Amino acid sequence: MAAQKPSVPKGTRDFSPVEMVKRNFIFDTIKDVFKRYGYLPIETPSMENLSTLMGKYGEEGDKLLFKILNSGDYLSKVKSNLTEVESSKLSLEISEKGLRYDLTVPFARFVVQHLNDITFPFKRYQIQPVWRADRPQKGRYREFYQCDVDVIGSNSLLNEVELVQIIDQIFQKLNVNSVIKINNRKILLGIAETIGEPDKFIDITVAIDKLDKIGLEKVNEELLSKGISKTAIEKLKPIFDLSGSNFDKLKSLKEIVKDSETGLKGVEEVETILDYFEILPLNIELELDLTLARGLNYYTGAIFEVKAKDVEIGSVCGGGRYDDLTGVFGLKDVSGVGISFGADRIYDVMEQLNIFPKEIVASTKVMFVNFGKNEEKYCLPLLQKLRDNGINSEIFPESAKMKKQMTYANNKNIPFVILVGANEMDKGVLTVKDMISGDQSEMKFKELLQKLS
RNA sequence: GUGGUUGUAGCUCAGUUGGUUAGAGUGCUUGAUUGUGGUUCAAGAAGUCGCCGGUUCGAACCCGGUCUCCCACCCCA
Repeated sequence: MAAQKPSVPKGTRDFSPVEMVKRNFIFDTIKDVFKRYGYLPIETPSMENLSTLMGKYGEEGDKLLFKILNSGDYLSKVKSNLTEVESSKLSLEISEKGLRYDLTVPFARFVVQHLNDITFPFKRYQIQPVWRADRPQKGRYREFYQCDVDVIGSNSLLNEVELVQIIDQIFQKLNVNSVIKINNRKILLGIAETIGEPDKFIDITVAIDKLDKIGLEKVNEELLSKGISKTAIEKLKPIFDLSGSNFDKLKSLKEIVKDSETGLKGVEEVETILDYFEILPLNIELELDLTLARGLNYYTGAIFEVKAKDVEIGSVCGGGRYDDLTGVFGLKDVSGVGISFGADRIYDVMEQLNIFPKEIVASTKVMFVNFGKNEEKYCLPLLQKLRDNGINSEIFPESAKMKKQMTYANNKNIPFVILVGANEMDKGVLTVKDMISGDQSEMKFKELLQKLS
């Protein structure tokens, strides 16, 4: 049999031990902060029924769902004429499951399905991979991890405030220089109403979302092509010109959307949230950005996005409030708010800036060199004691050449190597070599324990 | 989904207008050094030139297709 070239599917990756240590550093940091704020973990299956997923992410999102072919003779149940049917229709007949696209929709499903076991407000976190049939590029993968925190069953803006604090904490701990952008869908809706194009709300948000990327002129072109009137576009202009502090912007906004009840409500919400941070100082900048829109169309209130400074990559965290995500699953009037950290992008940012703490890569603290069977037996109980004292340690599994054993320790960044041969066994001491300085000295086991703890 | 780009040793990359046996650095193995790694020196192993087909006496090189990587758009973490 011809050897087949090993490979993984497009947009997926293997992770080496070094990469995993770094990834886990991110996951652990995020998880710790989530827990600190009283969130508990859940997990949901990798695959969901297509009926759960379809239609939740807009037309674009539906196309990006990975669908799973039904088992067995899946073609036998197809009712359509195979030579005529469109592939989009056929896919629904031969596939009834799909890989999850995000963690928010499965969470909404979870809440409704387990209503009896849940007390509201329900605070959960969830760190799992999601899949999107997107074409890969910088910072974009087909399989990637999201780290979600959501509260469901509480309208209080205190939840939004808490999420901002969580973002602040996490990026501070990871030492990633970033800026939190906040906006509110109600403000955007209010603006659409004010300029007399409430039906074009989605087109307007999508277009102005691109403002900082393609510029005012191109945005206006796009708006025009979507059928938005010239006078409406003209009215939009002062909104983009807003400047000054967050509170300055809010003041001007109030004037602009004064005839829209929804718009005013949105302004008030943002104001309330920002007010809290007068007494709760943040490490990271929090900026009201009216061009922030977010594509996912289930958001209804506050929306958030975090961008890393110093690195050209999409957002590293995003989220917002959704008033009726559980509605489609039969639970009305339950509002939730949540955010999602993109662990893979955070990794890319940290890797590019080279800001992973050096010490996380060195996992093993101590290695015993293996000189043979007798020495092994002498070392194993000592090794056990080190481990009982919480010191990561190992013994080289065979009595290979010293050079090989030392190279192994060196490549694994093990800071201490212990040599116990006939000499040491006679004297009842250990030769401890510091791999960084190159110094070595004899000491008793007790002294070693002290040195390491 | 649209457009562009890339693929040669484990890794990073050379490879002339198509012409004998495809190279370098690094890593790996071995030795100099039988109880000492990270420096040095010497030797060695390692490649279906992404894959399939075509043109040619002859293809890593030219042509077609396909896969992959990366980039932009779309969209998003």
